[in-house]
Amino acid sequence: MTAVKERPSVRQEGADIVLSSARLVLADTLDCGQAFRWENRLGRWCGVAMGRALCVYERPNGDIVFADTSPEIFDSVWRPYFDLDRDYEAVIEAVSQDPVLKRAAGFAGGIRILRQDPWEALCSFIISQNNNIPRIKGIISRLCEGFGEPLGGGNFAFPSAQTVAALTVDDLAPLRSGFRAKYILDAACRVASGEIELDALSSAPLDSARAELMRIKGVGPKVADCALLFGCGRIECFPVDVWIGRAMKTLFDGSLPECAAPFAGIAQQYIFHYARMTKLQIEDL
DNA sequence: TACCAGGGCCTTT
DNA sequence: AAAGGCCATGGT
Repeated sequence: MTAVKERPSVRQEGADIVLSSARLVLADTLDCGQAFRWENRLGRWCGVAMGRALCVYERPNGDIVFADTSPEIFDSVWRPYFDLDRDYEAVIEAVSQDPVLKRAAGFAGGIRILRQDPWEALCSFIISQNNNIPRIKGIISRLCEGFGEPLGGGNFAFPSAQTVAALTVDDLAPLRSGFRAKYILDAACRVASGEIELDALSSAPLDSARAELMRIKGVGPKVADCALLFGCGRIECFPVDVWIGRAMKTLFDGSLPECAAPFAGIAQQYIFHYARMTKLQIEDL
């Protein structure tokens, strides 16, 4: 018996938008360390992105419900944010030429790379350095509640670079971000002044985009690659942290298979998720 | 080159 | 309950 692979479809149901047959697993996508403002509340994922609040959830049949939104907002905000126009079936087919990546995709194939706001991604991954996820979420939450525009319902937008650039290290003290506060301000000043144009980094040569970001104090190769991958749509970026480094060494003897090169960032998420799920086996090797 | 800087979460003791 | 490990980057 062969399953018929249906094409993704979108329809309106009352105030909701419903997505069927898409390769998207919300838990894996929203809680895998690429975004820090999504929270599972009674089975619904609620968060703020691109200046909008959203609750989204999966039905038992796999349909994904974007609650209380319009077709216009879905198309202009959530379709690009969830990277819904990219053919992940084709990505998985391509990376599956490598047997290990094929296995990883089997574990993690519901992950999509979120196309986040570039400033939010940059700022978030500066905060993420030398840090753990619960605390990253806390710092970002305090940043938004303290300085972001209220959106109603207790939700706050991520504060703009201009807003943050006007602050001081003392203003940021309540965030308890430690030594990262000065890095946040340096990034905000360079972005707000136009010295660094984040929008241009989605199409600039990769090396110069990375170099541009690394002019910011507190932005090294890892943070720069995260900002490019998650904020600028550069899916060829492959951020390497300690965990990915270890997994790469164990699984691939250090270098990513060539079939994954055009989608290295997506492959990275598959590998990370796979390594997480099979942690014990990897440590035993 | 090696180490420390904020800090809090996590695992181990 | 307490102690120690961990982390990405810049600075000494």
